[in-house]
Amino acid sequence: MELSKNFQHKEAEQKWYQHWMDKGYFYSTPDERPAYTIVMPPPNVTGVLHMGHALNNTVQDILIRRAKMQGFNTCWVPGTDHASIATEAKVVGMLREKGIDKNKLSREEFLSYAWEWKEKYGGIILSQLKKLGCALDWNRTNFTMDKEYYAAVMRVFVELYNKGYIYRGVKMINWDPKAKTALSDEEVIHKQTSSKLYYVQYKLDTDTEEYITIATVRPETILGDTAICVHPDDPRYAHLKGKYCFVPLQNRRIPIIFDDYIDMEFGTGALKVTPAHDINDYNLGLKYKLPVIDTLNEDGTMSEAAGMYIGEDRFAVRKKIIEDLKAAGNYVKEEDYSNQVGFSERTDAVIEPRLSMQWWCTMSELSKPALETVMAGQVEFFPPKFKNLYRHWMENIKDWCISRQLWWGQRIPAWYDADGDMYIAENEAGAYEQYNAAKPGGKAGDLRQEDDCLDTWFSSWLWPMQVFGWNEDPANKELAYYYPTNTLVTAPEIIFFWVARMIMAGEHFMDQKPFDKVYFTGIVRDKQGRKMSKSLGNSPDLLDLIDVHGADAVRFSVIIASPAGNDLLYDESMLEQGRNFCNKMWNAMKLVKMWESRVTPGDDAATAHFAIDWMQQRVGQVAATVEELMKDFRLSEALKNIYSLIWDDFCSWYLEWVKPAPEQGISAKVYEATLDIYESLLQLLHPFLPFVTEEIYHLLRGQKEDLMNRQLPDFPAADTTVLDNGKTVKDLITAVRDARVKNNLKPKDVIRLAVDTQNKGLYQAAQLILGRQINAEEISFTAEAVQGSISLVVGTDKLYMSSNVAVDTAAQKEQLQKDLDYQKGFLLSVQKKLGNEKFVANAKPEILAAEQKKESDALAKIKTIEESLSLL
RNA sequence: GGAAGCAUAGCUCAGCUGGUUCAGAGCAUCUGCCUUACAAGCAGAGGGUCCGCGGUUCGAAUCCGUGUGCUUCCA
Repeated sequence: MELSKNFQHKEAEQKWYQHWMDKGYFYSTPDERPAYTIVMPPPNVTGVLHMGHALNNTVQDILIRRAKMQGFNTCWVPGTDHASIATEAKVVGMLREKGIDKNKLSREEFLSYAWEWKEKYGGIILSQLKKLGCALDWNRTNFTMDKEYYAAVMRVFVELYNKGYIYRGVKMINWDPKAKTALSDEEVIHKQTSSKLYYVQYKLDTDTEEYITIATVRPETILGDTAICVHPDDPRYAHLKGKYCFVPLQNRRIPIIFDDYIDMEFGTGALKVTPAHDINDYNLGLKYKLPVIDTLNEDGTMSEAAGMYIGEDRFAVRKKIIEDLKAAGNYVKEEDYSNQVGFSERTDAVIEPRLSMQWWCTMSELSKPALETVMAGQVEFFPPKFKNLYRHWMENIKDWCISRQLWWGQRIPAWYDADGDMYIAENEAGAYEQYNAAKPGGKAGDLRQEDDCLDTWFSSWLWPMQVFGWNEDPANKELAYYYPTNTLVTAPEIIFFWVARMIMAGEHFMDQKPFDKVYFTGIVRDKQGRKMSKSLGNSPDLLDLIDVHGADAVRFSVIIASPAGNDLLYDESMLEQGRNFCNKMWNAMKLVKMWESRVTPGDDAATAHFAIDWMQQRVGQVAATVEELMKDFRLSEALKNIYSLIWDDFCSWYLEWVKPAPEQGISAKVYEATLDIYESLLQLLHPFLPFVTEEIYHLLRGQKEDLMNRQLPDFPAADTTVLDNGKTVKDLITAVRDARVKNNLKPKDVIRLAVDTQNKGLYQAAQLILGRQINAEEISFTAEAVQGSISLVVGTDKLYMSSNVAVDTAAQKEQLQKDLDYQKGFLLSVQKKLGNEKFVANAKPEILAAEQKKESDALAKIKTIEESLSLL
């Protein structure tokens, strides 16, 4: 078969993913093996694959594939989240394009459009994950609005309500006037904004023409003012105790109140109090029993209660009212002012603090066991620094606003009768049961269901339990087998939204944590350090990247750049490195395949054993390192180790060492050993780069079994002698090559090497290797200097290199002198250390021994170099 | 205003519990090679007061304090 010049990723990706699917490798059912389970953080059903997903899911895939090779029954559950606000916004947008106004639709009509949209476009991201190679159990795909899932959310709501955790209450909430819904604090992004600070004077209710001046950035809220507040210790306003003033333009009479909440330094030291539109003012209002005038409609226009500018947008009114205040003589001045303004994460609209009736969930009880679980280390965080963050949040937790003024989502299961009495039940029938019991004689149609939906996180916090059918049967076999899941891989930005709440739900409803470990990946940033996000549009198109460079290259690039828990600046050069790596392995495979027809029976190449022994040891050594690194989720380092094992040790050294001379045969023993080694390398790498490894694995020796399923062997403990010998030979080769370059010897110029060494055995064992790697026609032993040669010192061995090219003694002398100076300096520092009594007394024995060895090595080396020098 | 993190080669970053596997990787740079697997490659090389200052220690890139600069989170 003709092998292509390079690895052809497209065909391989297509072929192997389909093959793995056909073989059912991704599917899991409980059996006698231990389970290794991951539930995927469900992406937004409207989502498309971006860098963050690529990183997150590659990490999970690596964990899953590796666990599978270690004998676990692996189960990775995919799914999507209904993402109420984002999805509803998408559907509204789609309807608008069709010329349909959402407000003219009934709830049912709207929902049928939404479902239609979801079936058509939703979950594109899941198919994109297949392109990445993700070993997901597609039979278990979940959606947070599935029928069973919906029922689970209802049950949880009712249960928490009955326990008294859920209540209704008017509170100041973050209002998104564009989406017309409440947002949680976490969904509000505060940005530094340049605003204006307007100074406005209010006429006092006195006989004289006297004013009090306030400063505000939101002059349109003046219409909702119900007091002016000053500091009790402020001498400027002491005379105003018990006085009143008039709201400009409206001449509404409001009191002047005194509270030490006021910052005397800010503005004029006098604060206008608008309880309906500012949280602090709201609290003042409660304290002084001020009336509340809500001047805003839900779409951000002025309300009837404002009395003026009714129906006009708040920002238009801000400009207008300033003009009117000027005309009325209340305007004093304005200044530039920089402040934090909240924006909606979803719609980017300016958030208005607004009083509103919402549904709340009390967190104080739920959070206790969830905090304890993490603090006690039953749920482990990687990196551990997030533990502090978690504790801080959990100890200061506020109630959770769980209602959203949307249609897309789980509708709150509360029904009201004509008297306004409320019935909470998992479904309508249950509500009627309660209603009929309370008020006999009622009839169908009497009850009206709550319009609001539940926050999406109120469904996704059940994810790890509900994907295994918790609600249908909490004692079911699958839940028992897969739960608690092993590892959650997610982004630190949703530690509160999601991670904390899942732990709460797990502890509360199952009395069991949802996962053992949480690995927080870094945030993917662009070259300028900005977070990659859809709204910035600075994430490259993943499907394009995969198409052009290959899924393996993409996986390589995100992992290699992503040390445990640190952010990564994404750089496309990483992509090239990954692609080149695939080609390197492809070419190594081609080289080995070329030997196939030249295999001769038996085992004649004794020197090749030097290479084989060394390489086998290296594989075992790296396998052990990788195992350690994986335990701490140090994936980038694990990959780096494997990368350099394959590229440097295997391709650059090992293959050159066992490579038969042109036209020569290779013994069956060496050939088979090489294939075995290559296969174990592919296996180590497979979880990281599944496609290229599976492809090469099959081509190498026509394997029928699949690499994905191959079990990792136990590697024997490393033999340090073998490893040291290999390193010495590598050092020798490098030193001679360096000397060749420095002496202007072309690669083709043949040399003769004479060696003065105590370690002849090593040279004999590696003789053929050495000879070929440094292009020496002869390697001999000598006890004295060889005249007219280039001498160099490696370790304590003296090498004399002769060739037909004239030798530059001056350059050589310089080189040796440089070495000598370095060694002498080094010796001095070591001796200083050893001469220090405190060091000798305090240092650990192995450190001391190491220093002593350094000393003797350095002494021997200096002697050798001096001898060589004296001969020049 | 409160809290956390970061500062190491020209660039992007590794360096876990203090001691030649401690100054390292990739990219970039320089030199020489189209050597029959790979020029998307091979063989070599250069390059860093480990942000400043102080402390702990026999010993600090590593631990502590402090200053500076940057980033993020919370209010």
